[in-house]
This record gives sequence, structure tokens and C-alpha cells, in this order.
Amino acid sequence: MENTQATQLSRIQESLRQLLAKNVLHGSQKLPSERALSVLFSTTRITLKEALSALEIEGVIYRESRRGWFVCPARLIYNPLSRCHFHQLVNDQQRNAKTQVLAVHTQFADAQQSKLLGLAKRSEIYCIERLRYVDNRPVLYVQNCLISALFPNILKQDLSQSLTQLYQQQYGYQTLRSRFEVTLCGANKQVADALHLAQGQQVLKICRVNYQQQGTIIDCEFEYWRPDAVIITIDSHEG
Amino acid sequence: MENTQATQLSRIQESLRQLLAKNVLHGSQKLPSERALSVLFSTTRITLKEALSALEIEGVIYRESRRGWFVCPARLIYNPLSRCHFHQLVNDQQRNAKTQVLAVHTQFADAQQSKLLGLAKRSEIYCIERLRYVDNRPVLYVQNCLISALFPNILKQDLSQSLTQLYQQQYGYQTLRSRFEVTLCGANKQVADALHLAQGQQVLKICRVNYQQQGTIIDCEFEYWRPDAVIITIDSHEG
DNA sequence: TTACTTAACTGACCTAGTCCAGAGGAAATG
DNA sequence: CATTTCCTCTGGACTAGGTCAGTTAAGTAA
Repeated sequence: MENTQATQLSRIQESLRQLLAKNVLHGSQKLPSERALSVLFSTTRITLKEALSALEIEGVIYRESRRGWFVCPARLIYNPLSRCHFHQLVNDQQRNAKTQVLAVHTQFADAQQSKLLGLAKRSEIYCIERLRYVDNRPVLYVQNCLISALFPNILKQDLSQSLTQLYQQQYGYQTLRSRFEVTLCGANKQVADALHLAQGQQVLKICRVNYQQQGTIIDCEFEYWRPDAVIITIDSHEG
Repeated sequence: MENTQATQLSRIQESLRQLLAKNVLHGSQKLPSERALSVLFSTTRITLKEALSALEIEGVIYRESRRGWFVCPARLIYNPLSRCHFHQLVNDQQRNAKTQVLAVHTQFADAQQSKLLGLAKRSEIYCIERLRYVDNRPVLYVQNCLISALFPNILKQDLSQSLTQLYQQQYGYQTLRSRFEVTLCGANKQVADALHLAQGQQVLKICRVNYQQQGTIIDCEFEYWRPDAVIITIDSHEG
């Protein structure tokens, strides 16, 4: 704001911001290529890339690996404490939701999983990996880990719907309490590919453990969000 | 993990990781300079910088603007729902806390502030800007905004202590409910300087509104955390 | 002792390119 | 009509430097 001496970088950023202000047409609009922009601003691709990265940090634009740069649509307001499931949450914000089941498998719990689930190492669990879209843009990669003994035949159900709902309707488990951690980390190949990121790009990770009526654990969940796609809100009343 | 073909970047990262593994001496240890490292790995400064940035995203190292790169100490586990104040929180995790009052002033609420506080625009508020340290490292820039009418003479108190405690002991206001938002954004000059970041580097922003017994607003708070310094945890039980 | 100056060192910022691999559409092929 | 092949466009990864502006510590003068 004050004393912003017109460095090349900030000049490019300002120009891009103005360029974006005009193109308010639709979110997810594609920007010109890095090469084209570097010519337009008569600078190097490296410098231009830095300007784009800065705007990415601000949450104004986002990138898709080898696909280009796009204008950020409005963020999803996400309250991890609310019992509201994904599709309802998205619809309530006048957006379009889609869930794709990527993989489903039975495996032995690794260190992190068995710790969160309070299991002995090498206990058998079900893993459900799903990709969630908002307005056709992949924004969330989720892995649900459930203790297989508690959920007979669940892998035969339709897993593209809300799992919370499935737990309650088919098995009578209700989530009454949840604990979670929010961190930033780099995306591994699996997550990066699904979210159209480059490997190592930043994602918002939420590790969550859900407890049922009796205080016993239902499942744990690893959510990997595109950091530009979401705002997390918490209200202590809704806890 | 799988099929990570040895690209230059990943080779540097791996070497640095091993280098870090040896230097477990003390957190906050300084790395050699970018120039020295680029010679050591026989690569360019740009490439090396990218490797460092990737490790920064992973939360392994952090940078201080024009001061160098350092090994990340253990993160602070922070539960924004708990009533626990900063110094206690930090001490409970066997760390050393310090609070520095940067500025205190009376002003008219801007758009964001008056919206959060539920005030008419241009109402008078007090703003308290403070910098919090963990083990002598600045990790949190906080701005508290209070409705001046509710807090007569508060600016004359010792503001380096817990404000929550001050509210309760001097004014009888108790925080019974709080709402907050977690986002990522770029640091402005003020925040960047205080946290030893470069302007535009990423910070974790938490906007919080505190309510007292009767459900009326006590204050709102803007927290800017070094993203590498903290893990946010929430337990719905403690809400 | 205290204040000021200086000089070395640091990351931040910048130029000017090359080569590579994935994405995606168009054309050729079965 | 469906599949595959190919070619173009994209960002990702890399080289090889230079300049600029804060940080810091050592040295110097009051």
C-alpha cells in the first residue's frame, strides 16, 4: 500500500490484477500462457512466473499443471464441525458438486492410520479414495479409513454418496464428535495428479477422526484441499 | 515415493534432507547461504532456490528475509477453540513465549472491521498490534480491535499480557463463544516486516470474533501466523 | 562505554535463453 | 464409428550469470 516502489514484479502484479478486474466474466477463465504474458510485459518467464506465484498465494489465480493459469472462482466456505455433507454444503452455496470414487481397497493400517484409529499396527482397514469437484473443478482429494470389522460389505455400496449418511442409515453410527488437525504440506504424486497440481505443490491437509455415540472411533479421514478453493470457518456454538 | 526419477531438483532436496538429518543439534539452525549451497550441489541459484522453496512448503525449513534459511523447530499445536492464552499454551509445550506490543491506536473501523464487529462504518475502535515469539522467533502478528466504548482506559494497561485475562479481570467480560475463519494470504509490509518475511510471502490468517455471556461481541482479532510454525487442532468437545 | 561508520554477506529481484514431458485436439487409421 | 497416432501448446525443470537492498558484525571515533 504505502511506499510500494514500482519494482518490476509489483508492476506486473498490478497490471494482471487490472487485467483480471476486466475479465470478471466467469470464474475459472484461462489466462494467456506464461510465454505470451512475459512478452506482453516485456520481462522474463522466470520473473513473470514469480508474479503469477505471488497472485497464486493471494488466492487470485490458480494453476493447473501443464494446463495453464486460471482465475479463482469464489471460495467454498467450509465448516468442518458442521454435520453437513459435501453435496449439501456445495449446493447451499449455489455451486455444483460431484464426487468420483477413485479407488477402494482393503489394506493393513500404516503408522499414521493406526495411530489415529487407535489400532494395533497391521490391523485390517478399508480405504476409500475419492475426488470431489466444485463446478467441475477438482478441489478435494479424500481418503477415508474405516475399521473393516465395523463395516461389513460397505465396499459394495454406492460410495459416491455421503459416507456420513451411509454410516448412519446402514450401520446406525452417528458422528457426535470429531477431532481434526489442519496443516499445509506438499502434494504427493497421487494427490497432485488428482487435483491437477504439480508434485510438491502446496495443499491444505485436514486429518480428521470421527467418534460415534459411545465415544468409539468410526473412521478417520485425510482431506487434501486445493488451498485456493476453500475458507475454513469454525463456530464454537456448533461444536 | 514411487518412480521418483532422479531429477536435479529432487536430488538436491534429498541431499538437503540428509544434511538436515545430521544437523539435528538445535532447531532454528542456519543453513549455508543459497550461493554456497548452489556451488555445493553444482547447480544454479534459481534451481537451488526452488529446492529450498519445496522444502519450505513441506515445512522442513523456513526463511527469514535477507537473513537466511533455517531448520524448522517443532510446530506449536494451537487450538483456537480452547480458552487457553498464548503464554500458557506455549509453556505447556515446553517452549518459551514472549509478547511485544508494537502499536496501540484509536481509529475508525474500516470495512472489514466494522463488518466483523457489527458496527456502523466509522465507529471508534481501539487497535492493539502485538508480535508474539516462540523461543525468540517471531511467529504471530496479532491485531485486536475493540469497541472503545466497552473498554474505558484499557490502553493504559499492560497490554503484553493476555487480553482475554484482562477483559475478564478488569471488565468482567468472559469469552463464551467465538467464530473464526482460517485462510492463506500474502503478507503485507507491516506483517512481513514483523515476522521477518519478504512482502507477499504466505501467511496463515485467522480472523476471529469473540462473544461474551450475553452473546454480544467483545472484540475481533486478526492473527497472522508463520505457516511453518503452527498446527491447528480442533476438538468439537471443547467448543 | 556508547554511538556511528563501514564493509561483507545475505536473500530478493532480474535478464536471456534451452530442453523436457504432459495435455489435448486434429488428423490418420482400422 | 472408434481408436490411435501425431503435432502443437502448455507449464516444469534447468543453465549462467548480474544487480539491489536490508542485515549484521567488526571497527572506529567521541
